[in-house]
Amino acid sequence: MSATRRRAPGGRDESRPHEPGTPATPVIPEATVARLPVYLRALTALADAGTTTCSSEELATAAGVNSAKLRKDLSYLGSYGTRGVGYDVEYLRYQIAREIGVTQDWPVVIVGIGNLGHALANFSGFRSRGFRIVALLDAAPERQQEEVAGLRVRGFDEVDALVAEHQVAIGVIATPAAAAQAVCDRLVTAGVTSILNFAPTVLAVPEGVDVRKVDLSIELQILAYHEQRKAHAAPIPGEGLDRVEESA
Amino acid sequence: MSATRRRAPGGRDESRPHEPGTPATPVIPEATVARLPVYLRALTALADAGTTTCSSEELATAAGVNSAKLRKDLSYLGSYGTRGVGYDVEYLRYQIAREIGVTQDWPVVIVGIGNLGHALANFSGFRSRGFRIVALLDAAPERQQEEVAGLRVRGFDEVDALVAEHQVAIGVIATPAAAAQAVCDRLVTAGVTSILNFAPTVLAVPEGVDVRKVDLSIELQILAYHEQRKAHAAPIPGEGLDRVEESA
DNA sequence: ACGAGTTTGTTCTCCAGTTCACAAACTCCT
DNA sequence: AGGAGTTTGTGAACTGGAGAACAAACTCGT
Repeated sequence: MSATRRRAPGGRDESRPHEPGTPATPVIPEATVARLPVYLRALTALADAGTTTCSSEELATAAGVNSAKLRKDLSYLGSYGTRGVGYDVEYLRYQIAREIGVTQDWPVVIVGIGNLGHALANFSGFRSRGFRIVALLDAAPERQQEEVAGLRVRGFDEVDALVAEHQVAIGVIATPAAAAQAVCDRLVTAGVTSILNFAPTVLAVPEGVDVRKVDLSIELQILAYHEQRKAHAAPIPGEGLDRVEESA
Repeated sequence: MSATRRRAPGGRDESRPHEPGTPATPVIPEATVARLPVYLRALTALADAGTTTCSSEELATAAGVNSAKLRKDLSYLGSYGTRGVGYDVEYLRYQIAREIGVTQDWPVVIVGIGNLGHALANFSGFRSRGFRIVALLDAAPERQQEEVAGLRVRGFDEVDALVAEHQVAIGVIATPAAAAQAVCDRLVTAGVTSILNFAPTVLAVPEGVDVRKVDLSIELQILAYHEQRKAHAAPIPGEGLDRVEESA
């Protein structure tokens, strides 16, 4: 299976192991996909710091993972490193970006311009990664007067026209839980096929639509569980301010 | 492929390596812990709707999981159901809440009162689940004049006093990435042992401190990857190398 | 009281993901 | 050129979790 294709030594973009019309589907594991953005960020940081080459060990440390896992993850994309040397930061950065799809422009709509919607609209991390917010939608008429992050808030009934006009594939739901499913249904009908859901509810979507949820209170509850655990297992009932780091 | 080698018959002892000195360690799998808050919310919704009893099938549907998985998850907590009947909604809700720890009061500090910090401070889902925001901290002096969600924003240098005073174990970081590690270090020094990180950076913490991260742009990037995939596998075998996303 | 029907709790099997370990491949030094 | 030193890429074992299947335990009707 391993197509031992040789690359010209030192050639950055000389021979592309990835043909432009690749018919094969590399089938990258889901867990790896979730880590690729982390690697991408670490590589960008390294590039900004002037680093041109890095080993899997360095990059793994920067990304907070184990180096073996990093290498295995990268191996799903192809052989972009050089044995005995490491990875070319810029080259690898581009390859990961291309694989994830952030070299393209992704128009995004945000629905629900409350506190969270405001924060999301103003979040700079979206635009810098290829996500362009093309519309902010809210059902409340009083919000539609506002201008947020340089965009006028529009009525939710404009969703079909806006999604069609900008070819929006990704929608962000930041509404109250009660409205989320209805909003989701409308988005899907309008043509959105990927949804990032901040509302604390489980969304039902048809086949072919991806949903990812970000749930703030769930994250805190998971922390609380472990915190409670620590408290129970704490041998020192006093004010243990000093913590011991010991190898298990 | 060839069948993976099964366990040597009789070779390994099947006795649990369970220490007899730790009687109260139910060792709940991490994946289960992450789902318990979802079950809790589903149960609360059922209770609000007046339901007093539910089957694993009903609850699983409400939580968006498979019923076998739900039952297995609940079995780690104990036998709180009745065969042939189902689960008492209120009783199970309490048991899960107790297991997670949300029956207690968890004081929380939020550091970084920008757009996101504002939204988090105003998020009602925290207080309703036992998380009490006791302080909002920000390094910028101009923000310290503000009052957000009924709390005056305080300077970050008050962190030690506030954490000690309210016995804060959980901290939320909503600062820019550049400040996150320094803030994290200060929080840990002050006594915080669980951190929810919204800053787009990898935090290094000593042993015994838990970190969970919520990364908005990573979530979008994961969606973009799958979206790109869908586009490539599009039913229309045209020449469109750019994103052609019409499912008319 | 007893059998039929229902639903939980648990066991078993399977799969994805992680980690280990090492050959292959590259650079550098002599 | 050749050997020593590095570092990648990957086969293989190992771990944890998911799902199917089923016995145990309960209710209800007769």
